[in-house]
Amino acid sequence: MRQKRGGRAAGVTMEDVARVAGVSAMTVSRVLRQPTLVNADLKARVEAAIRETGYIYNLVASSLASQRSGIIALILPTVASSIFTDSVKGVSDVARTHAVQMIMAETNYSPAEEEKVIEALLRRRPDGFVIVGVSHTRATRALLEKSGVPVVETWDSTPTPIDSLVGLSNFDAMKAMTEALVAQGFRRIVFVGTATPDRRAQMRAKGYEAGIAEAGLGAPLILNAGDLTSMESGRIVAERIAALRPRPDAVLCLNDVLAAGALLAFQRMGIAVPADIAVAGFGGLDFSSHLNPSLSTVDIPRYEMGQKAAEMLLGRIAGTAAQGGTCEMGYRIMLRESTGGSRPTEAKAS
Amino acid sequence: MRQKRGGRAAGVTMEDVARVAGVSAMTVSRVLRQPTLVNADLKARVEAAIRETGYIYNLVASSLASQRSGIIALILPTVASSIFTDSVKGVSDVARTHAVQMIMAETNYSPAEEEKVIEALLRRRPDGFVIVGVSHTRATRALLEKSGVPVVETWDSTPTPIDSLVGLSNFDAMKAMTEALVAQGFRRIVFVGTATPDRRAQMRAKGYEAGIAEAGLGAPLILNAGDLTSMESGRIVAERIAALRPRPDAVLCLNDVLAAGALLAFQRMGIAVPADIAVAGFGGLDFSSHLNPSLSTVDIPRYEMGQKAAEMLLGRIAGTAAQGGTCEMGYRIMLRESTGGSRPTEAKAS
DNA sequence: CTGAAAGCGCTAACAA
DNA sequence: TTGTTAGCGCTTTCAG
Repeated sequence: MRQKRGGRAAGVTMEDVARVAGVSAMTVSRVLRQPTLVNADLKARVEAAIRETGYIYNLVASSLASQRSGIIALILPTVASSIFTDSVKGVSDVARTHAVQMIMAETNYSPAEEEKVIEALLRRRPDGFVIVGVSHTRATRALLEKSGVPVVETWDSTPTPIDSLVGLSNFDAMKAMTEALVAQGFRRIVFVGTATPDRRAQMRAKGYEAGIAEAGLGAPLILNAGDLTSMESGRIVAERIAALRPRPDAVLCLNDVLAAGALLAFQRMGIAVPADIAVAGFGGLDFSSHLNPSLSTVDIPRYEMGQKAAEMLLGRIAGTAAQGGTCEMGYRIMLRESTGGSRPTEAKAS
Repeated sequence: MRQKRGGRAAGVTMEDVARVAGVSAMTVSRVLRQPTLVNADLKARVEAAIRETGYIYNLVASSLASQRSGIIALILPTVASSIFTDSVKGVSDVARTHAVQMIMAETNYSPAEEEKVIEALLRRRPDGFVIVGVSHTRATRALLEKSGVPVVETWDSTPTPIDSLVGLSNFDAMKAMTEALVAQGFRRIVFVGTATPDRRAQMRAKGYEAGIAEAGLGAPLILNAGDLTSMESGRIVAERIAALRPRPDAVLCLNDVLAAGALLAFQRMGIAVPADIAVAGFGGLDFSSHLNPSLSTVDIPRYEMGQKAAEMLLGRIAGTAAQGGTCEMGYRIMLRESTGGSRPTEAKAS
């Protein structure tokens, strides 16, 4: 520890290590960052000095000097949702492999909040962004473009990404599930969304509508399950559905959490699933296959999507990938017991 | 944009803003950090200049100069577990309120990995750590102590925290649940843990053992549900339990995810819960009350624990809280249908 | 292969 | 209330 001007205390610095090892700070820096360029003897001495002094490399100083923070930012609607945890893990695993740190922030499904969050993160000078969603305010887009920081958008699709895209067609996926339900013989299919829908939710609802329209099943029926996704919201909407006359024969939910809440609520009300009413979800979450009856769902490669997005971003950062890169992820329709599939059926798409 | 030595490009700096506003960089800095100290006229000019130039404050440079990063680090066993998401949100919400950013890292339940992760994070010079768990390598402890960074440990209890503690007695909580099951009349209670238990898991198992011993129920029986916590692990262990003779009359699980997996698996096997076998979990996760039958569990104030930990940490960072602060969180035994409680019963503790 | 000089963009301390 | 000076601890560049 040293004392400098005004009594600021500081820890061991590279300079201190250099002094102990009898070399210059530059050599210490090289040992840490490009060890092959340094003579083996010196390297050993430096490493000993590092151990001896308990030196801890200062990435703040490094970031400032090198103009690279070694941080990638991940922007998502909410951290408290099981829907995104796997994607977070995908990003995080790739980041760790490349000795990059990930910093996360949530937007609460609000583009305005997203704008604030991105501006706040930009102050940390991240080397890149992974952003869930493709719907942003004009200002967000301008901010990102002006900053020149690579961006990978994901979990949605668009022909005009800010930079690069790891896409998922929520429309196609939900339409495919709707068609699968129609093929199973369901005719009065109700869709359950949320009161404050984001673009991904809207695209799913539209996919449902398109599926219904193409099947010539008359007017689509969409209910909202309250502000946020939770089993409780699913339960409440199930009660409303149970009261509908004539009663729908199938319930298609925006996601698995709502679907599970609805499924369990129907059972509790004495309404048999799928005999009285079928239920299907979206997301392919872990628990869906364990429920009784097992829940039909659209399986999304959540982990792989995070992984792919991070890899693409690192490529952009390294300069090995060009701007405009796009990669579309697929989905799988999993027909299980909750829609009357006697045995688990699978159909692959995209 | 400017060009300097060697052709490095850089963005708009505080200096640039100062020039446009006709003030010194220090004034710009003050407008941003202590606006009340600046004359209203100048402030307005500076703010206009910031907008005009599109200036984005550089927290990297700020951190280096001020020796405060404005980052708190959160260390947890895994990010992909529903058990911790609420605690993460608690920390994150408090952090945001105080204009601090949170950075997260996972240890995969390994103290050795924790050591690496903490060392890596220390390079970012976080202002403090929130760490899930109180079991660390000697080196980790030394590292943290030497660094002088405030630390709040949580989700476990110890008389000797590194710095401060937001405690939870896993032992007491699981013992209380065991006693509750005994009081309900169960006599052959099996405990389900995981193969790679951390200290929290061990303390829960010990709590179970103590409860069994005090009730004079003979030898405790502990099964391991595989490496990691998942519904699938719960399902598999349920099959083993179903084959035990004489069959246990209750299954107490390390957490709600295992318990849910077991409960659903029993049902699928045609074993009635709780008529044939009771099931209880730990954690008080959202879904537990929605299952049929609803799952008895030990409710833990997960969000509040994160919140409290973050608040305590910020107090330590600000210097308003003393080292050694401790706060013990309680738990609630929730007896629900899965253990035969006809209607939801609650008992409060700690 | 190694080192010296000159910053990176900001803030603490001091002066005016 | 505002400005000046001297760093924060590292890396880039360039010379040797």
